[in-house]
Amino acid sequence: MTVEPSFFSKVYEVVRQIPEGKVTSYGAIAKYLGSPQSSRMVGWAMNASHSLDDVPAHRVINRKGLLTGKHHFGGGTIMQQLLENEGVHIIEDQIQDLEKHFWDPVKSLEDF
DNA sequence: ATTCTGACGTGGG
DNA sequence: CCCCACGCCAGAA
Repeated sequence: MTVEPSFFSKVYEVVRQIPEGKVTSYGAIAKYLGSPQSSRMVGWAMNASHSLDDVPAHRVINRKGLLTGKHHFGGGTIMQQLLENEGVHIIEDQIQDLEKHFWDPVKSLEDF
């Protein structure tokens, strides 16, 4: 019996494809998964991503480019540090040049 | 079974 | 851009 990849698993795969110095939004991932309105579930999946080392959740932010999930990285500026380390400029938990660093799975993995 | 919450997004004002 | 309200699905209590 075929085990369909759960919503969670798909999210992890996509996030894993995110190149360094790039960021994406929950909605973009949700849309790629076929449920553009289930953006919340993407965030929810990320919540479980803490058990995974291959899921750079720090590269996933909301559509505003705000590090909404930074509190889940330890409560400090961990998330910001990680992104800046990859060349992403961040001010006040807000990503600068979001469009420039934005990585859309639908565009990059459209045939994936 | 119900109820609530949640790292969001969209639409209207 | 801001603010408010609704929807969306999955999991926990």
